[in-house]
Amino acid sequence: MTPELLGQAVCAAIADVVAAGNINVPVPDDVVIDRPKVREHGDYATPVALTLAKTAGVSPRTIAEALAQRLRLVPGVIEVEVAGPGFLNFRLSAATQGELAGQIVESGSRYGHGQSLTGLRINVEFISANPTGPLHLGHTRWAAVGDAIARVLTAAGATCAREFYVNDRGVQMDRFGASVMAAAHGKPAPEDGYHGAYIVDLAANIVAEMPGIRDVPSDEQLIAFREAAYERQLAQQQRVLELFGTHFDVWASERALHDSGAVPRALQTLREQGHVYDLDGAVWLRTSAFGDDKDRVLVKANGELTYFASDTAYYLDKRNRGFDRVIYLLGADHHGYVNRLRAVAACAGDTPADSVEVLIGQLVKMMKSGEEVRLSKRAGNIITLEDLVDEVGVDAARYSLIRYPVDSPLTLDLDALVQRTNDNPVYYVQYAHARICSVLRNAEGLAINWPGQGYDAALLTDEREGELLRALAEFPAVVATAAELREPHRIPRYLEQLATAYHRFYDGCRVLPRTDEALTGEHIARLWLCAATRQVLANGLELCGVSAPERM
RNA sequence: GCCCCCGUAGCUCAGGGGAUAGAGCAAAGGUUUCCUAAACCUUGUGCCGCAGGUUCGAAUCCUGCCGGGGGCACCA
Repeated sequence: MTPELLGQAVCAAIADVVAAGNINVPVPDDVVIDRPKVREHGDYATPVALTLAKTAGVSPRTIAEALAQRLRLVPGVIEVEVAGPGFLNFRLSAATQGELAGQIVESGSRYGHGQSLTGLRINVEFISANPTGPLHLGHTRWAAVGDAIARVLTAAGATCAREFYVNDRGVQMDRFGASVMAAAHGKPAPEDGYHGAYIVDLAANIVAEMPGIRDVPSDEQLIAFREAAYERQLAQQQRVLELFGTHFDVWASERALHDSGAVPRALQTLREQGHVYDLDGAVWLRTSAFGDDKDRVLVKANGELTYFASDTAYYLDKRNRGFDRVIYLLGADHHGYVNRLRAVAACAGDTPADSVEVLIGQLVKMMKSGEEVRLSKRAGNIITLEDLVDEVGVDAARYSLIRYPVDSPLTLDLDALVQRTNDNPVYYVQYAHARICSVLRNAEGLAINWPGQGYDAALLTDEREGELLRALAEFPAVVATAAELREPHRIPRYLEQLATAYHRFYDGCRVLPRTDEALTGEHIARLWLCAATRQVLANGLELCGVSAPERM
């Protein structure tokens, strides 16, 4: 029995009590089922009686007693206790808790996946860096977290697209081109240009591949350098992200948005909605009518389209492509955009609360040897995604970026991330997985065909087996909550608890028969438990985009 | 000035209204004749920033203040 099923049993009991006329309350669809911290409070507990007491006008303990009487009859429930002010504490039989291990092994990689977001089409946009340089640490946080969010949403049943918006149009691109061109001629970058060492490398690479480029007239040459540099820089970002395990379904180009006429079409749509007006020669969107501080300019007085105009067109483009909900993941330095993005949706006739979501991520710092790392090998004064991966590897980088809620600033301690100790959670979790794989390999070596033998869950009576089973049972709820709240950090946190439960089990419960021992049903049951745990660790790591090694 | 985020053990941080607030690190000690010791066990630590409020119940929700970080554009 899982906590979900127990919750249903509690609801059914409430319905019974109400039907019997003992109390009069609306019957809830689901109830809170806790795993008590204190062992004396049972395997599971619920405070429903306390919540119901007020509307029922009956004391919590009276309600709890009435419920307990019925719940004691539920198969698998061996004890129901009314405790404290009116908590219901449950104890379940080993057999009923243990069924789960078999179900997990059967479900395989699907275990933990649910239907809570089925039918929802979600667009997750993240990173969206200018193609004018390497991806830095802030981008890297989103590369890990954004991808994990998409994975978790998908696991909850949503249809989810990962999207990267390429700002390949505008002044920054020209400055970028000018900087590379200057470097190609051995000159320093312009004052407002780009400076890192990568600019010089890029210039050298372009000159090598396009020998005549420095001879064309300077205005054409500027464009040629800009385009060549753009192409290479974008390819570099794409390559690095693939290496990092973050795959984008769509690379949306700002230029393409303009070239396709989507921007003027968007302006037209917004005009039809009645929120566009002209003032001082510029064209404005009345975002202030929907919570923005001030109205925003779409077309400048000189006729140029603003970046904001592209943004609005891009939003409409996503909606036209059939997404119910668009999620933006932005750095804290962009939090001022939240209201205007919501206002854009409102101006377009949507309900922002339903169609737009903006997640704001705080900044990331790296520490090494007790000092903040500020200099990059590649990019001068910014730290890049590749710098981090060079230092700690993809798994440790992704895991540690996902492990913390995004709304708190994050400091990565590189010294800890390369350690192979408990101080480094990614190894702790991966080690649990590898350890199980080793046990399963040994079982095979001993020719123990556990999947072919009857699995008797009732044999899993050790306290540590119960704890492990209850940890396994939590996984689907953890995934659903992570998806609902867009909080993927819940996955690693959970995996660490699960790994602890496994290590304790392993420490106290011998899985394989010793050399002089005969194979028993207990060994078989424990192998099923190991296999189930391995599956959940693997499924959880998969949601993080972190590998589940079979050996370490 | 206005807006967003944070404030929990010596350090780094979890804790989406429930019982006695938790992990890791750091400190000290212990566990392996056979499944991976990258593990496990034991020992100590708290005005949950402050003050009010809502609630049967608040670290959690609301308001105000204090402290720290970030942001305000016909820039991109």
